[in-house]
Amino acid sequence: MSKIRDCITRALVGVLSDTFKTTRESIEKLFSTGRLKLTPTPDPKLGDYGISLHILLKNYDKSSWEEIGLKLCNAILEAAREECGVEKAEFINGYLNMTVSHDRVLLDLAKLFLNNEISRDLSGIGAGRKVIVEHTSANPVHPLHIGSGRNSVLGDVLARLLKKLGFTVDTRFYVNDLGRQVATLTYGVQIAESAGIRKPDDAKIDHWYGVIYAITNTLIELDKLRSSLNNIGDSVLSLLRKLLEALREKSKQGEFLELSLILTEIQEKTKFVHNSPLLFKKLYKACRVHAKKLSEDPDLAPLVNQILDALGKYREAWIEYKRFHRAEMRLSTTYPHLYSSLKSAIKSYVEAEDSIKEITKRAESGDEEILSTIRRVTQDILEGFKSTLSKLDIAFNGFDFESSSEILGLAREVVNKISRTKYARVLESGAVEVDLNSAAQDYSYVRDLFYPDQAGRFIIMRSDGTTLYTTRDAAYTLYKFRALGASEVYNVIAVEQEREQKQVKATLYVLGYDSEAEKLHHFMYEMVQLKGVRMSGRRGVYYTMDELLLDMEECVYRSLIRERGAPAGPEDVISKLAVANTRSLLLSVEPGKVLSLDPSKLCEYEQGTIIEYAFVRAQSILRNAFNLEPLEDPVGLSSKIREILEQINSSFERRALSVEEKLLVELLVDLKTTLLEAYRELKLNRILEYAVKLALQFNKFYEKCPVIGERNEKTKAWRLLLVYVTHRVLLELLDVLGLPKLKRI
RNA sequence: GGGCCCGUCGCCUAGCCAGGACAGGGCGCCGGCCUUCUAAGCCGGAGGUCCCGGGUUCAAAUCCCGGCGGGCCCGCCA
Repeated sequence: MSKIRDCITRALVGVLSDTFKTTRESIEKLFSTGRLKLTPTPDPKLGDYGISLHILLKNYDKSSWEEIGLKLCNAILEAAREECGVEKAEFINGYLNMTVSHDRVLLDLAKLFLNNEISRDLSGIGAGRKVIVEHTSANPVHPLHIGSGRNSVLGDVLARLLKKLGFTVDTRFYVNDLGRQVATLTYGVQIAESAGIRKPDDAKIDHWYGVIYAITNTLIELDKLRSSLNNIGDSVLSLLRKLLEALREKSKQGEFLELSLILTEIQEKTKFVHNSPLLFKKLYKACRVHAKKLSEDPDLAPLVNQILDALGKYREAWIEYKRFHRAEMRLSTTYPHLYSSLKSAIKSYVEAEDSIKEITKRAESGDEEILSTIRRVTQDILEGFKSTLSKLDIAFNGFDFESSSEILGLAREVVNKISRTKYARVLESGAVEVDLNSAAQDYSYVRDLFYPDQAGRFIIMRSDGTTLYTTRDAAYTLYKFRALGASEVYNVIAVEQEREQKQVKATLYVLGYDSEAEKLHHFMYEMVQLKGVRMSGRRGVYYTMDELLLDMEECVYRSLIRERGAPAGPEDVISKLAVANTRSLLLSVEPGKVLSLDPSKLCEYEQGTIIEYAFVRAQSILRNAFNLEPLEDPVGLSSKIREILEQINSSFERRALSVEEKLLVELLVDLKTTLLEAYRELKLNRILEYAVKLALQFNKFYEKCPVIGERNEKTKAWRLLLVYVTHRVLLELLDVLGLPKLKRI
């Protein structure tokens, strides 16, 4: 690609400036601004590359276009035939189309792979610089679900890509063991354990803790919601009384007769056995119906608005309550013992939250007893994470704990340092707030970071002296640069945390760590949406990666039976294809866009299989041709290819490639740009798309162009070369995408 | 209330930043092709107001403005 395209572009600059009698500089400018661009043609019949010249031609009369075109064709052939391999040029409707000799391109590519120049070239970009990729970092309170899975796969592929580009990559998992979520789980675990509840032997550990967390949280939330429904209800009733009085006083009952009747009825009914949500619904309707007329009265209007406002809140809380209630039903039925012991221990949300706060506080102050419980639970869950991720071939260089003395020490340092700046102030409660708005006035970096939004303020230390996630995150970032020696850091974190990540950067910048702030990259990705399911870790509603992998295996198994009649083939093929499809699924959409998945159509995600299948096919051709195992004997393979190259070189014969062969060569050449673009724009889905495209094109080639059975020895040699390069490119892609390298299916 | 992102065949998605030739793929659907490198494949077909309306331009899915619809963020949560 780029080599040929660059070459032709360079030639075009000269040709165009001569023909249109302008300076080279002005043509170059048109190219650099993208006004002129050499692109692949939409149809191979038109040639390989084309360029729209309308921008230059619009000053000329249409009748002279043909003449100009002819001149251009001759000129470009002369300028680029030898140099760039342009063998044909045509002028059509203002487009200059060129056909390139692909045989030379293919020869070049084969040589590059044989001498490993491709890898050397790619690895020059990182040149050994150390980068940290932090990913997954899921709260250790429930198993990894499909959302965390997207994070894991994106992070893993980014790490693999960076490695391929020559960076020294350190992958880290940040363990949020000091947050409220872990404290809540710990609280639940303490209750369950003191009640003698044990994990069922066959339950996977992270899933078990996920249940404890969900039940604990659900019980607390339900009590909290009950109390807030009560409070809102009370205030609604007192507002209702006031409204009735007001109506009576103003003797406007006549005017609002119907409303008064309904209001009175509602008020009376509250004295009997009644259904609050239903009554309030009625009240809401009545107020809405008369809202317009009521709003005309300056005394009644504010009252009605308050009622409507309160009822809106009531409704919201009620919906939330129903959600948690449904979760409670499900959880209590499935885990009756665990549920009842937690239920009897969690008497009020106030008490529970106090206990949870206490756990956080003790943990942060280094209380060994509570820390050992937290560490035990966290470690267990992390083991669960590791076993899930290892199935997907994802591993970490290290785990960093929030509760570690290094990070807590740095967190204190951050608080102390920022407190000495003029951007921090101590609130009445004792909490410390950072005012980034005023920092934005002094630093354009901070202003630009949040632009066009306000930078805002945030709390960096609670009134009880404990730190917040953002504080510890800033500390962790310093840890990454200082202790881990990173020169660049990528945080693979969901978009929801965009603001928090900016706050971290701004904080570091204000503290004088400007280069660290600039070298901290937030690799944002959007959520995974399951069709028809509202996922919530807090309610224990999620599609876990463990389940997804199992479902995917079933899909693969079924299609094996469908296509072959029997699940033949090597043993681990099913699980490996499931892994390939799962990774592809999570990678298939641009990271910044929502990935919506219909679980009932899971089996339709087969991009992984498509790639694997092409890879296996390429191998089988090479295996049959050279009588060796391509993956096990790369040296033997190279020497065979070298023989073919010598054979081709000695005959000096040019070869016209078929359409299938040409299109395949075109794609093969794109490896480097694809990887670079994916890296530059952090659009990792491009790599997958490229791999799928390549696999599909290889299938077409495979169908049309026999290799082993080809009688003509020269044709066979060229095709073997093409298969070899395809095999090598696919190998690189599987590496970066983290897909298994299957030998046979 | 303020800010950000997204809207492309029945479904999913690429292209948009750097505007160009009939808007690419995949899934699903319909019709063909297995004695030849394993057909999880290949060939052909149907299917589109590129959310809507203006503007800029020789040229708009792409750029600008205004709507509509969906998601996310604005916690002493993480």
